Amino acid sequence: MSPLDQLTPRQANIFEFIRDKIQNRGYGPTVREIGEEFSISSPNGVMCHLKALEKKGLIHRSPKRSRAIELTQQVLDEGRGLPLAGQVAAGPTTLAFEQDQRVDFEDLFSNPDLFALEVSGDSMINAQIAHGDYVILRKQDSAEKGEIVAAMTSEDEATLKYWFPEANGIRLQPANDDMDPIYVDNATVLGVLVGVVRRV
Amino acid sequence: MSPLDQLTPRQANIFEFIRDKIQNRGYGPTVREIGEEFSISSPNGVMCHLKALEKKGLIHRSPKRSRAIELTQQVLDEGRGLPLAGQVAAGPTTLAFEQDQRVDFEDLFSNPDLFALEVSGDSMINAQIAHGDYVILRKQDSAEKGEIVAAMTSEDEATLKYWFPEANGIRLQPANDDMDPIYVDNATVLGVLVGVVRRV
DNA sequence: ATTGACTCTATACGCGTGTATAGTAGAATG
DNA sequence: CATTCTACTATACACGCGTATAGAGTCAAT
Repeated sequence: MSPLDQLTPRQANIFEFIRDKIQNRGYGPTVREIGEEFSISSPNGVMCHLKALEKKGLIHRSPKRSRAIELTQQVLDEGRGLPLAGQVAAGPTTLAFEQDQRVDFEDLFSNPDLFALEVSGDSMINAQIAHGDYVILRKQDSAEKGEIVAAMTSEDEATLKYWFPEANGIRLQPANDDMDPIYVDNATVLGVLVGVVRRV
Repeated sequence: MSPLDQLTPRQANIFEFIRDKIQNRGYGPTVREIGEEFSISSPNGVMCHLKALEKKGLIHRSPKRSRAIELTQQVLDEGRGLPLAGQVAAGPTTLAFEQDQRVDFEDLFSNPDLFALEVSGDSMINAQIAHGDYVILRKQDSAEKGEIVAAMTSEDEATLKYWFPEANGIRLQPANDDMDPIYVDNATVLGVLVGVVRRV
């Protein structure tokens, strides 16, 4: 259940005002600013609402400090991600619609040792990585056999391939039946694939 | 050039303190809080720094208001997205590394009429959409011929296919040579594909 | 019928807080 | 050598702002 549901309409309006100020202006309102917005002439009228919002777990306040309204984690998490409507068939035809669940891709983008590369060409097409896609990689200098990596060959060229260390060097294996593997004496791993993003 | 570069070390420390309070605590510090953190006993000592930060375009202040420090858009945009290291070959082998550019996927996720579906099966495999991928769709009830859509058939089943309206109904075309198109009298579009996200 | 909740007015206290003024000292710049 | 930044101390003013107390009216639930 959304924590907004337990609010009265008045409280919901006031809460949205506070959220707007914090998120869009950058700092919260004072007790009297809220009062002015909603034509509440007494600071105590507002105090009651703030106490209600805090009791219901939407905000947290630090006593005696001006503008010290924090949105609780519960609220902060609310709008994150995308509504996950369910699964869709890519088998013959199946499955239904759910509701209220969310997927959050923040972890794909928030980690500081991740980076992105734009894919050029279609040597990884059988791994469902197409020209123009962005691949998200974790920075690291080694990889397990068979992982998809961005690797730098000795000629200062970067490439995205399956990583296969072999006796006499490295085999960089494309995922494309029309292409042959590349054998190099030496190559350094730039990063390991953790995600793919495509904008169509 | 990052706006941080023009700061003195002292200013950079103070700026990071302010940014931390705003982003992690939820509300900014007062002049005296900053002074206490950095052992500056006079409010005016802090005022100088704030004026410098404002002059250099990192913060904006509203006069006479407590804790009214806003981070400028310039600063807010800084950490967004992922560092874009360049392109990688998926042709034979090519291309190099750049630096300092960023890709931001926020627009793929921030629009309120977007939703996600988890893909089940591999009927869209030739469109590089695999089992387990998440597809991002824009909510709409019609589509152009040939677009990839999530569609609901009359049997309350959802499916992801190419959308081909024909004389006698709708052809839902998979992207898989082993599968045949589905012909239905009627189907409603749930949304049109705008992106694909894969976590590996 | 009464107890809460919700919502509000009115007023006052007093510390919190931004701001202003005056002055000092070192480092960098020209 | 004069000047401009940076980086402060010290002190004071005055309003901003959270908080407290004393009410009151409405409405749903017990």
